[in-house]
Amino acid sequence: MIINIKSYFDIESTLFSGQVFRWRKIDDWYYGIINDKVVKVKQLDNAIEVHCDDIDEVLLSDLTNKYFNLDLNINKIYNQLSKDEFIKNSIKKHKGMRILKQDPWECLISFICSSVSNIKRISKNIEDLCLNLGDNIHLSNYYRQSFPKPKDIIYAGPDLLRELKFGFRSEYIYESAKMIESGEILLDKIYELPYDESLKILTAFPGVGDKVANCVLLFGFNKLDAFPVDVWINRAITNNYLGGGKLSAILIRDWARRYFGDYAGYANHYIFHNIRLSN
DNA sequence: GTGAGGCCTTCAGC
DNA sequence: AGCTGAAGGCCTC
Repeated sequence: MIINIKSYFDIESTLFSGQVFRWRKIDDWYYGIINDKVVKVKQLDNAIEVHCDDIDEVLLSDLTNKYFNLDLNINKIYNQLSKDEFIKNSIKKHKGMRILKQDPWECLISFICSSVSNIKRISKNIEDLCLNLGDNIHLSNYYRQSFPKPKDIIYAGPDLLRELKFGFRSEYIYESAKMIESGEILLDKIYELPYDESLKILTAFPGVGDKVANCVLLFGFNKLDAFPVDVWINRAITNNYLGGGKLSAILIRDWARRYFGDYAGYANHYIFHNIRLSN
């Protein structure tokens, strides 16, 4: 089915900018999993074409609209963020790149994996996890696996994660799964909570510090004022805005959230994607 | 309160 | 070929 899009949308940068790790491109089609269903998506002019075996067009349209946040008027965000030449240039190069609304649980595990890692390795880790513990799902003859549930990871145990080369992140993932399965932390509650309280809850998970928590808030909970500060963002913000000195990540985060405002997370991701491509 | 060191694994660079 | 250091942080002392 065809879904029309009113404002800018660029599927390539949206799916391959390091916010999500399971999409694969084959010819003009992007294959991925949304809500445990295999879908394929193709970019058209002012529209996308989407296929999925399992659900009717109304559901597929809802699913896709929500995941890609297609109802969002991204021009409004660009206008609010265009405060200086640096950010304007960052946006210009990848206009249409959108922040997804991913499943928070998958997002949490993905970004626990991201610590001292890189996109290639994160993608392999996550895919191996799904191959071993997920359910088989498919779109005609294209087969993938769903993302495992917390109980699947608990059943497998940290040793399997070590075998799958998650390294020191293995215990973090296992313990986090237990905290969710036991009900000690309810992820869904975070949707309703303000930034500071959300952050406090997420950083209670082992392996989740300020940077990872901000990624989960931004990419999983669509809290668009979240601002993850990794080494690259740290360098970019200090050099371009704060005189190039050595500053703590928290200070940079707080400064950027004030400066960029409600859509600081969008600014963050455009800046990050630009740095990554230029290195 | 702030800072260094260690942690799994991979991969590029010598 | 085999070594060394760095890679989207976090935790501990």
